[in-house]
Amino acid sequence: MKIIFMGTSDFAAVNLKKILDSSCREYQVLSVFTQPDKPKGRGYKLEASPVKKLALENNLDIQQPETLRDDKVVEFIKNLNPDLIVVIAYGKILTREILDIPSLGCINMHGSLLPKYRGAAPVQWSVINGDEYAGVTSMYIDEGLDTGDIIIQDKILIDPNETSGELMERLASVSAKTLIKTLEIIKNNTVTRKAQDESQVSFAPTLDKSLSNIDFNKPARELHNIIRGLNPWPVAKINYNNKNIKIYRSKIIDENNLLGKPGEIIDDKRFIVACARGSIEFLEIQAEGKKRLISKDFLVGNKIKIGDIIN
RNA sequence: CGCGGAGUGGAGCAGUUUGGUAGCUCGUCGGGCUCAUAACCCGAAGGUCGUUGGUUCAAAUCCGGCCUCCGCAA
Repeated sequence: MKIIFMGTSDFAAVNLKKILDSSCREYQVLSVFTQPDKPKGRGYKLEASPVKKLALENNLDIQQPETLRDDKVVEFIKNLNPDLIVVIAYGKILTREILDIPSLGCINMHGSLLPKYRGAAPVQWSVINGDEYAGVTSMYIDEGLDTGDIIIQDKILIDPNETSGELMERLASVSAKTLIKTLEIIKNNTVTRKAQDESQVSFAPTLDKSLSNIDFNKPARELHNIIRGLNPWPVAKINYNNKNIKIYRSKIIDENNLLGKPGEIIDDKRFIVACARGSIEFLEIQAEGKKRLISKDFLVGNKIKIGDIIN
């Protein structure tokens, strides 16, 4: 089976690696499409996507078009004569014209149990919302946003203290297995497809930094979920003594009682803050220009005062 | 050349403006107190102050190069 792989993120790279490692030699990756290198980080250095790095290591053909709405790109894909296009966290929309090229269609791996959490950040939102379960879905791509017919879904339990990054990592390997299963049944022509139940649809839009500021007028449980959901990006933060402090990890100390005004520091040996309901301890934090520290170390050299109100 | 912060005993920080051989909190080790403790008391070890040149009688502290780490912005 001749495959074109389109993807960008680490999540996508894990899936591509699984195809390459697959003992089944029938999966031949003709070409890998990934986002163009973009200036990133301090100094704006160009950085290749995880998928590109993996493709380079494996001497695969790499394509990085700015847009897919380009006759040359369409021609290029047609000439490869693929059986299947696999799209995972690629970041570009496939046009009808491209969707029609591969004989076996175009499939996508999505990090949620569709139709729940259509969109770019399904994993993060399942953590932020404190869901019990997460999952992956393999589906046929149609012209809508994550609206295609479902092929396979696999479900896992979310740990109550797990971060988005950790869950993402676990789901990536689940996804890789599901992807292989999906390829198998496509190859064997035993696919069943199920339309999504439109009455159950929900959306998981891209996260942005406006979500970062912690609002202590929320219960401890909710804040805890936001903190782990925003890790590793954009990361929850507070402002204390005019400095931004990122909060990477937290622990719920009390879930129900009112222990102070929302945002009030109620312990200075451990970094514990009162919420609208309950209180929360910050376990792993990072001040501007400083390293990421467990709060115990942070408190040795940076004093906090009981009674101070954060934000 | 996107903007900015930081590198000081194992950890986190102060000291750098006003140069004169290093300090705080914690950890570690030894001892003591206690039914007991993330408690308390006594004592000890541990640093060529990122690196490299320079200025000076003298530099963690002033000046230049380099390395590393981080925040913002993308």
